[in-house]
Amino acid sequence: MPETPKESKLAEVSPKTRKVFDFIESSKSPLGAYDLLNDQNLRAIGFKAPTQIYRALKQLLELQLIHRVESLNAFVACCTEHEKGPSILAICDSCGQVQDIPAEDIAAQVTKEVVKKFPGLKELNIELKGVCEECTPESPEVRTATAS
Amino acid sequence: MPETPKESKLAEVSPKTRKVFDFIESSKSPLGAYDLLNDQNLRAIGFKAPTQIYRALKQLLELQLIHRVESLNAFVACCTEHEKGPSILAICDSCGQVQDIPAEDIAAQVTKEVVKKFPGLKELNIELKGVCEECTPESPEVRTATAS
DNA sequence: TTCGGGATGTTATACTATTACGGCTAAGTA
DNA sequence: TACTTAGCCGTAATAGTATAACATCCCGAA
Ligand SMILES: [Zn+2]
Ligand SMILES: [Zn+2]
Ligand SMILES: [Zn+2]
Ligand SMILES: [Zn+2]
Repeated sequence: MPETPKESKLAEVSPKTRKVFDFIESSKSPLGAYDLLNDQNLRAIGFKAPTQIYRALKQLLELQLIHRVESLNAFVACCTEHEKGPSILAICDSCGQVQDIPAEDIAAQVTKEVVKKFPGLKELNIELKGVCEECTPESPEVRTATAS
Repeated sequence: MPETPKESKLAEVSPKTRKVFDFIESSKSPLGAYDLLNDQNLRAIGFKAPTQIYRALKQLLELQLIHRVESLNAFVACCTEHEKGPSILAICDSCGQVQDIPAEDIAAQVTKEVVKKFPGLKELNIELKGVCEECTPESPEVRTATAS
Protein backbone atom coordinates (compact mmCIF):
# COMPACT_ATOMS: atom_id res chain seq x y z
CA MET A 1 0.00 0.00 0.00
CA PRO A 2 1.43 3.31 -1.11
CA GLU A 3 1.85 6.02 1.47
CA THR A 4 -0.21 9.14 0.96
CA PRO A 5 1.76 12.38 0.49
CA LYS A 6 0.56 13.47 3.88
CA GLU A 7 1.83 10.35 5.58
CA SER A 8 5.22 10.55 3.98
CA LYS A 9 5.58 14.19 4.97
CA LEU A 10 4.60 13.46 8.52
CA ALA A 11 7.20 10.73 8.66
CA GLU A 12 9.87 13.43 8.33
CA VAL A 13 9.01 15.42 11.39
CA SER A 14 9.85 14.97 15.04
CA PRO A 15 7.25 13.58 17.43
CA LYS A 16 6.70 16.99 18.94
CA THR A 17 6.16 18.66 15.60
CA ARG A 18 3.85 15.83 14.77
CA LYS A 19 1.87 16.53 17.89
CA VAL A 20 1.46 20.16 16.86
CA PHE A 21 0.06 18.99 13.56
CA ASP A 22 -2.33 16.62 15.27
CA PHE A 23 -3.76 19.39 17.40
CA ILE A 24 -4.21 21.65 14.41
CA GLU A 25 -5.78 18.93 12.33
CA SER A 26 -8.21 17.87 15.00
CA SER A 27 -9.32 21.40 15.81
CA LYS A 28 -12.46 22.49 14.08
CA SER A 29 -11.22 26.06 13.80
CA PRO A 30 -7.80 27.58 13.24
CA LEU A 31 -5.39 27.67 16.15
CA GLY A 32 -2.91 30.39 16.99
CA ALA A 33 0.57 29.66 18.26
CA TYR A 34 -0.43 30.67 21.76
CA ASP A 35 -3.61 28.63 21.63
CA LEU A 36 -1.43 25.62 21.00
CA LEU A 37 0.95 26.55 23.76
CA ASN A 38 -1.55 27.48 26.42
CA ASP A 39 -4.94 25.95 25.76
CA GLN A 40 -3.85 22.69 24.25
CA ASN A 41 -1.62 20.31 26.09
CA LEU A 42 1.58 21.22 24.36
CA ARG A 43 3.19 22.38 27.58
CA ALA A 44 2.54 18.93 28.93
CA ILE A 45 4.67 17.34 26.24
CA GLY A 46 7.65 19.63 26.68
CA PHE A 47 6.92 22.82 24.80
CA LYS A 48 7.87 25.67 27.07
CA ALA A 49 8.20 28.75 24.89
CA PRO A 50 6.55 30.24 21.81
CA THR A 51 9.66 29.90 19.75
CA GLN A 52 9.39 26.13 19.90
CA ILE A 53 5.87 26.26 18.59
CA TYR A 54 6.89 28.61 15.82
CA ARG A 55 9.68 26.28 14.79
CA ALA A 56 7.25 23.41 14.47
CA LEU A 57 4.78 25.58 12.58
CA LYS A 58 7.48 26.71 10.19
CA GLN A 59 8.35 23.15 9.35
CA LEU A 60 4.73 22.20 8.83
CA LEU A 61 4.23 25.21 6.58
CA GLU A 62 7.23 24.25 4.49
CA LEU A 63 5.85 20.76 4.06
CA GLN A 64 2.50 22.27 3.12
CA LEU A 65 0.82 20.30 5.84
CA ILE A 66 -0.74 23.44 7.23
CA HIS A 67 -1.67 26.90 6.02
CA ARG A 68 -1.35 30.19 7.80
CA VAL A 69 -4.57 32.18 7.86
CA GLU A 70 -3.18 35.67 7.53
CA SER A 71 -6.28 37.50 8.54
CA LEU A 72 -6.56 35.51 11.78
CA ASN A 73 -2.91 34.99 12.69
CA ALA A 74 -3.71 31.34 12.97
CA PHE A 75 -3.11 28.00 11.35
CA VAL A 76 -5.26 25.30 9.76
CA ALA A 77 -4.51 21.86 8.43
CA CYS A 78 -4.21 21.52 4.69
CA CYS A 79 -6.84 19.40 3.03
CA THR A 80 -3.91 17.85 1.11
CA GLU A 81 -5.91 17.78 -2.09
CA HIS A 82 -3.77 20.32 -3.86
CA GLU A 83 -0.30 18.89 -4.02
CA LYS A 84 1.56 22.15 -4.60
CA GLY A 85 -1.01 24.43 -6.07
CA PRO A 86 -2.79 27.20 -4.29
CA SER A 87 -6.01 27.09 -2.39
CA ILE A 88 -8.71 29.35 -1.09
CA LEU A 89 -9.29 29.64 2.63
CA ALA A 90 -12.94 30.23 3.33
CA ILE A 91 -13.46 31.53 6.84
CA CYS A 92 -16.88 31.29 8.46
CA ASP A 93 -17.62 34.30 10.65
CA SER A 94 -20.26 32.35 12.47
CA CYS A 95 -18.64 29.07 13.51
CA GLY A 96 -15.02 29.96 12.88
CA GLN A 97 -14.34 26.98 10.68
CA VAL A 98 -12.03 27.38 7.72
CA GLN A 99 -12.35 25.36 4.53
CA ASP A 100 -9.28 24.77 2.43
CA ILE A 101 -10.56 24.71 -1.13
CA PRO A 102 -8.21 23.79 -3.99
CA ALA A 103 -8.08 26.61 -6.52
CA GLU A 104 -6.08 25.74 -9.58
CA ASP A 105 -8.52 27.40 -11.95
CA ILE A 106 -8.70 30.61 -10.03
CA ALA A 107 -4.96 30.75 -9.72
CA ALA A 108 -4.60 30.39 -13.47
CA GLN A 109 -7.00 33.21 -14.07
CA VAL A 110 -5.36 35.49 -11.53
CA THR A 111 -2.03 34.86 -13.15
CA LYS A 112 -3.42 35.65 -16.58
CA GLU A 113 -5.06 38.78 -15.28
CA VAL A 114 -2.14 40.34 -13.46
CA VAL A 115 0.82 39.13 -15.48
CA LYS A 116 1.34 42.48 -17.16
CA LYS A 117 1.34 44.54 -14.03
CA PHE A 118 3.03 41.92 -11.92
CA PRO A 119 5.20 39.64 -14.03
CA GLY A 120 7.08 37.98 -11.19
CA LEU A 121 4.15 36.39 -9.40
CA LYS A 122 5.31 33.72 -6.97
CA GLU A 123 2.71 33.24 -4.33
CA LEU A 124 -0.99 33.66 -4.09
CA ASN A 125 -3.10 33.97 -1.00
CA ILE A 126 -6.86 34.08 -1.17
CA GLU A 127 -8.96 34.38 1.94
CA LEU A 128 -12.73 34.63 2.00
CA LYS A 129 -15.01 35.69 4.81
CA GLY A 130 -18.65 34.90 5.12
CA VAL A 131 -20.93 32.18 6.35
CA CYS A 132 -20.40 28.52 5.58
CA GLU A 133 -23.01 26.14 4.29
CA GLU A 134 -23.51 24.56 7.67
CA CYS A 135 -24.18 27.91 9.31
CA THR A 136 -26.59 29.11 6.65
CA PRO A 137 -29.80 28.57 8.63
CA GLU A 138 -31.84 26.86 5.95
CA SER A 139 -32.13 26.81 2.23
CA PRO A 140 -34.33 29.67 0.89
CA GLU A 141 -37.32 27.41 0.04
CA VAL A 142 -37.33 25.80 3.44
CA ARG A 143 -36.93 29.10 5.23
CA THR A 144 -39.92 30.56 3.42
CA ALA A 145 -42.01 27.51 4.13
CA THR A 146 -41.16 27.51 7.81
CA ALA A 147 -41.68 31.24 8.25
CA SER A 148 -45.14 31.31 6.69
CA MET B 1 -16.87 70.48 -10.94
CA PRO B 2 -18.02 67.27 -9.29
CA GLU B 3 -16.08 65.97 -6.33
CA THR B 4 -14.38 62.66 -6.79
CA PRO B 5 -15.52 59.89 -4.45
CA LYS B 6 -12.18 60.10 -2.74
CA GLU B 7 -12.53 63.81 -2.10
CA SER B 8 -16.00 63.50 -0.70
CA LYS B 9 -14.94 60.71 1.61
CA LEU B 10 -11.98 62.69 2.84
CA ALA B 11 -14.27 65.61 3.59
CA GLU B 12 -15.92 63.49 6.28
CA VAL B 13 -12.87 62.82 8.38
CA SER B 14 -11.10 64.89 11.01
CA PRO B 15 -7.89 66.72 10.15
CA LYS B 16 -5.85 64.19 12.07
CA THR B 17 -7.40 61.22 10.34
CA ARG B 18 -6.80 63.05 7.11
CA LYS B 19 -3.17 63.39 7.98
CA VAL B 20 -2.90 59.64 8.56
CA PHE B 21 -4.32 59.09 5.09
CA ASP B 22 -1.89 61.57 3.57
CA PHE B 23 1.09 59.73 5.03
CA ILE B 24 -0.18 56.38 3.81
CA GLU B 25 -0.95 57.72 0.37
CA SER B 26 2.40 59.38 -0.06
CA SER B 27 4.38 56.39 1.11
CA LYS B 28 5.69 54.18 -1.64
CA SER B 29 5.25 51.08 0.49
CA PRO B 30 2.71 50.03 3.10
CA LEU B 31 2.93 51.54 6.55
CA GLY B 32 2.20 49.85 9.83
CA ALA B 33 0.44 51.58 12.67
CA TYR B 34 3.69 51.97 14.56
CA ASP B 35 5.50 53.25 11.50
CA LEU B 36 2.96 56.01 11.37
CA LEU B 37 3.26 56.73 15.05
CA ASN B 38 7.03 56.62 15.37
CA ASP B 39 8.71 57.18 12.05
CA GLN B 40 6.32 59.64 10.55
CA ASN B 41 5.51 62.88 12.23
CA LEU B 42 2.22 61.84 13.70
CA ARG B 43 3.44 62.40 17.23
CA ALA B 44 4.16 65.97 16.24
CA ILE B 45 0.53 66.58 15.39
CA GLY B 46 -0.88 65.19 18.60
CA PHE B 47 -1.02 61.43 18.23
CA LYS B 48 0.34 59.97 21.40
CA ALA B 49 -0.82 56.37 21.53
CA PRO B 50 -1.41 53.50 19.11
CA THR B 51 -5.09 53.44 19.82
CA GLN B 52 -5.49 56.84 18.21
CA ILE B 53 -3.80 55.63 15.08
CA TYR B 54 -5.96 52.53 15.02
CA ARG B 55 -9.09 54.63 15.31
CA ALA B 56 -8.07 56.68 12.32
CA LEU B 57 -7.17 53.56 10.38
CA LYS B 58 -10.50 51.98 11.20
CA GLN B 59 -12.34 54.95 9.83
CA LEU B 60 -10.26 55.02 6.66
CA LEU B 61 -10.86 51.30 6.17
CA GLU B 62 -14.60 51.77 6.53
CA LEU B 63 -14.53 54.50 3.92
CA GLN B 64 -12.48 52.22 1.66
CA LEU B 65 -9.80 54.84 1.40
CA ILE B 66 -7.17 52.36 2.48
CA HIS B 67 -6.67 48.61 2.54
CA ARG B 68 -5.13 46.45 5.18
CA VAL B 69 -2.41 44.19 3.85
CA GLU B 70 -2.99 41.15 6.03
CA SER B 71 0.27 39.43 5.30
CA LEU B 72 2.26 42.51 6.29
CA ASN B 73 0.18 43.96 9.10
CA ALA B 74 0.28 47.21 7.21
CA PHE B 75 -1.87 49.62 5.27
CA VAL B 76 -1.89 51.01 1.75
CA ALA B 77 -3.94 53.67 0.04
CA CYS B 78 -6.73 52.46 -2.19
CA CYS B 79 -6.34 53.24 -5.86
CA THR B 80 -10.01 54.33 -5.69
CA GLU B 81 -10.75 52.73 -9.03
CA HIS B 82 -13.03 50.08 -7.62
CA GLU B 83 -15.88 51.83 -5.95
CA LYS B 84 -17.01 48.97 -3.73
CA GLY B 85 -15.73 45.92 -5.45
CA PRO B 86 -12.74 43.89 -4.42
CA SER B 87 -9.17 44.25 -5.49
CA ILE B 88 -5.95 42.31 -5.59
CA LEU B 89 -2.99 43.50 -3.58
CA ALA B 90 0.22 42.65 -5.36
CA ILE B 91 3.19 42.87 -3.04
CA CYS B 92 6.69 43.20 -4.46
CA ASP B 93 9.23 41.30 -2.36
CA SER B 94 11.99 43.36 -3.84
CA CYS B 95 10.95 46.99 -3.46
CA GLY B 96 8.08 46.53 -1.03
CA GLN B 97 5.58 48.41 -3.14
CA VAL B 98 2.01 47.19 -3.23
CA GLN B 99 -0.27 47.61 -6.22
CA ASP B 100 -3.99 47.78 -5.68
CA ILE B 101 -5.49 46.14 -8.75
CA PRO B 102 -9.26 46.17 -9.29
CA ALA B 103 -10.54 42.61 -9.63
CA GLU B 104 -14.22 42.45 -10.50
CA ASP B 105 -13.76 39.57 -12.92
CA ILE B 106 -11.77 37.46 -10.53
CA ALA B 107 -14.24 38.13 -7.77
CA ALA B 108 -17.07 36.96 -9.98
CA GLN B 109 -15.26 33.76 -10.78
CA VAL B 110 -14.32 33.07 -7.17
CA THR B 111 -17.93 33.56 -6.19
CA LYS B 112 -19.09 31.19 -8.87
CA GLU B 113 -16.51 28.63 -7.88
CA VAL B 114 -17.12 28.54 -4.15
CA VAL B 115 -20.82 29.31 -3.90
CA LYS B 116 -21.76 25.71 -3.17
CA LYS B 117 -19.28 25.18 -0.41
CA PHE B 118 -19.52 28.68 0.92
CA PRO B 119 -22.88 30.24 0.12
CA GLY B 120 -22.58 33.22 2.42
CA LEU B 121 -19.54 34.86 0.87
CA LYS B 122 -19.18 38.46 2.03
CA GLU B 123 -15.60 39.51 1.70
CA LEU B 124 -12.73 38.56 -0.48
CA ASN B 125 -9.09 39.18 0.14
CA ILE B 126 -6.48 38.35 -2.46
CA GLU B 127 -2.83 39.02 -1.82
CA LEU B 128 -0.04 38.21 -4.23
CA LYS B 129 3.68 38.05 -3.59
CA GLY B 130 6.36 38.27 -6.19
CA VAL B 131 8.34 40.83 -8.11
CA CYS B 132 6.78 43.87 -9.71
CA GLU B 133 7.35 45.01 -13.25
CA GLU B 134 9.71 47.75 -12.18
CA CYS B 135 11.90 45.34 -10.25
CA THR B 136 12.03 42.75 -13.01
CA PRO B 137 15.55 43.50 -14.20
CA GLU B 138 14.89 43.58 -17.92
CA SER B 139 12.54 42.03 -20.38
CA PRO B 140 13.73 38.61 -21.59
CA GLU B 141 14.84 39.85 -25.03
CA VAL B 142 16.83 42.71 -23.63
CA ARG B 143 18.39 40.56 -20.95
CA THR B 144 19.54 38.02 -23.50
CA ALA B 145 20.98 40.73 -25.70
CA THR B 146 22.81 42.37 -22.82
CA ALA B 147 24.12 39.11 -21.45
CA SER B 148 25.58 37.87 -24.72
C1' DT C 1 -28.76 75.15 32.21
C1' DT C 2 -28.45 70.37 32.14
C1' DC C 3 -28.07 66.16 30.09
C1' DG C 4 -26.66 63.04 26.77
C1' DG C 5 -23.72 60.99 23.10
C1' DG C 6 -19.84 61.05 20.18
C1' DA C 7 -15.16 62.10 19.41
C1' DT C 8 -10.70 62.28 21.49
C1' DG C 9 -7.08 61.53 25.11
C1' DT C 10 -4.55 58.33 28.23
C1' DT C 11 -2.97 54.28 30.49
C1' DA C 12 -2.51 49.71 30.79
C1' DT C 13 -2.50 45.28 28.99
C1' DA C 14 -3.12 41.45 25.71
C1' DC C 15 -1.63 39.08 21.84
C1' DT C 16 1.78 37.71 18.18
C1' DA C 17 6.50 36.76 16.70
C1' DT C 18 11.55 36.90 16.55
C1' DT C 19 16.38 37.32 18.18
C1' DA C 20 20.08 35.65 20.59
C1' DC C 21 22.56 32.47 22.96
C1' DG C 22 23.96 27.93 24.88
C1' DG C 23 24.07 22.94 25.00
C1' DC C 24 23.70 18.47 22.92
C1' DT C 25 24.36 15.16 19.39
C1' DA C 26 25.47 13.11 14.92
C1' DA C 27 28.53 13.08 11.01
C1' DG C 28 32.70 13.89 8.85
C1' DT C 29 37.70 13.63 8.94
C1' DA C 30 42.70 13.93 10.12
C1' DT D 1 40.50 8.65 18.94
C1' DA D 2 40.23 13.56 19.07
C1' DC D 3 38.67 17.47 16.76
C1' DT D 4 35.50 20.16 14.16
C1' DT D 5 31.26 21.53 12.37
C1' DA D 6 26.41 21.87 11.53
C1' DG D 7 21.80 21.14 12.91
C1' DC D 8 18.38 20.57 16.34
C1' DC D 9 16.46 21.73 20.58
C1' DG D 10 15.95 24.37 25.06
C1' DT D 11 15.70 28.91 27.32
C1' DA D 12 15.35 33.81 28.11
C1' DA D 13 14.69 38.19 26.61
C1' DT D 14 12.68 41.40 23.68
C1' DA D 15 10.32 43.34 19.60
C1' DG D 16 6.16 44.25 17.21
C1' DT D 17 1.00 44.49 16.73
C1' DA D 18 -3.60 45.52 18.63
C1' DT D 19 -7.30 46.31 21.93
C1' DA D 20 -9.63 47.23 26.46
C1' DA D 21 -10.99 50.31 29.79
C1' DC D 22 -11.73 54.54 31.54
C1' DA D 23 -11.33 59.77 31.64
C1' DT D 24 -12.31 64.14 29.42
C1' DC D 25 -14.03 67.40 26.33
C1' DC D 26 -17.36 69.40 23.25
C1' DC D 27 -21.57 70.36 21.26
C1' DG D 28 -26.41 70.17 20.41
C1' DA D 29 -31.11 68.92 22.22
C1' DA D 30 -34.46 69.37 25.83
ZN1 LIG E 1 -4.23 23.16 1.56
ZN1 LIG F 1 -19.97 28.16 9.82
ZN1 LIG G 1 -8.50 49.69 -3.48
ZN1 LIG H 1 9.26 46.07 -7.01
